[in-house]
Amino acid sequence: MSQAYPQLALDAQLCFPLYATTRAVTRAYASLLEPVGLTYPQYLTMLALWEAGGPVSVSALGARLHLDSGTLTPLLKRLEAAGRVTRQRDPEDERRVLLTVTDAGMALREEVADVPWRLAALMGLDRGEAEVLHGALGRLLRNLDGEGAADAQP
Amino acid sequence: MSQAYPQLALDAQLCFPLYATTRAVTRAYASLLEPVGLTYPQYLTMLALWEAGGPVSVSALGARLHLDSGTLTPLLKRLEAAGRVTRQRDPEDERRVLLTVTDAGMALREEVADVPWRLAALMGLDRGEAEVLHGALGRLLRNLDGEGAADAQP
DNA sequence: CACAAATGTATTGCGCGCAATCTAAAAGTC
DNA sequence: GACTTTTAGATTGCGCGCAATACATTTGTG
Repeated sequence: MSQAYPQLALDAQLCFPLYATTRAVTRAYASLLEPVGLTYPQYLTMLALWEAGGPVSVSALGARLHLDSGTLTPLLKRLEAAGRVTRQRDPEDERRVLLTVTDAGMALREEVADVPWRLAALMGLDRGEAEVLHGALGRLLRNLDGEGAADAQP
Repeated sequence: MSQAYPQLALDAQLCFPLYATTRAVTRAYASLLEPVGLTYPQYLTMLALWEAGGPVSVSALGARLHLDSGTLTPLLKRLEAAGRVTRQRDPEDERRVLLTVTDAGMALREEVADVPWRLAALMGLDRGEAEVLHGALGRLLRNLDGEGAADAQP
C-alpha cells in the first residue's frame, strides 16, 4: 500500500536525480569558484562572454545561457561592480546594452583555467560515461526548449 | 585565438548542459503543476512525504531531498498554509518537528498521478536513453555527495 | 509625419538554495 | 545536579530564476 502510485516514486523518474545532481554539481563548482570571487552563474556568464570574443548584447547572452533580463541584469551589475565587465548602451541602437569584458575580467580566465579538470576529477566519471550523459542532456534540452518539438522521434 | 582555453568552452564540459537542461525540466514541471498549486520543489516534497507513508521529521525529509532547514522550513510553512501538511513538535523529542500529510494533501496524489507520464512525453527520450541518464546521474550524485569519495575508481 | 506595434532592458515580487547564526532541547561529563 | 557538548529547527541575508510589468527606443503603417 505504500506504493499505490509507483510512477510517483522519487527515484522512478529522471526529475529528482537531475535536480539533486545538478545542485551537487553547483555546490562543487561554488567551492572551487569562491576563492576567485565568482558564483556559478557568474562563471557561466564569463565563459559565454570569453567565448563570444567581443561585445555582446544582453539578449544575445541570454539566448546563449537560456536566461532572461530579469536574471541577467542584476547579475551583470554585480560583475560590473566587481570590475569584470562594462555595460554601455549601443550607440547604434539605444535599446541595447553591450557587454565588454575588462582586462581584469580577462585575467580571470587564467585563474579558472584548471576548474574544469578539478571538477572532472571530483565527478569521477570516465570519458565514455560523460559523453553519454552529455549527449542525452543535449537531446533533452533540445526536446524541451526547441521551438515546435511536436514529434517524438528526432 | 577565440579558443585559447578550449576546456572553458560552455559546451566542452557537463556543467552547462546539466544546468540548462535542469532548468528546462523544472520549467516543464512548473507548467504542469501550476494548475494544482504546487511549485516543483513542493511537488518533490510531497512525493517524499507520500513515499514515507507516515510522520517524518524535517531532518529526515532533508536527508531524502538533499535540502536543509533553511530551504525546507519556509517551504513547509507554505504547504501548511495551503492545508496540505501539518507541522507539530514531537512530544518524544521537543527539538524535532513531525510532518504529516493532511487529507487534502493525500488527495493531491490523484491530481498529479499523470504528471510523470506527461513529462516523459515532453522529454521525448526512449526508455534506454532515460535509463542510461538515470544511472549516470545517480553515480555522479554519489561521487559528489557521498561522504569520503577519496578514490577515483568505484 | 503621426501613431501603433514590436523590440531590448530594467524593475518588482516571490520562491527557492545555501551559508551563517541563533535558540531550545537533549545527551554526555564531571 | 550544574556544565558542556551535541542535535534539531528556525532565522537572516544574499544570489539566483522567472513571471509580470514598465519603460524607452526603434520599426512598421497609414
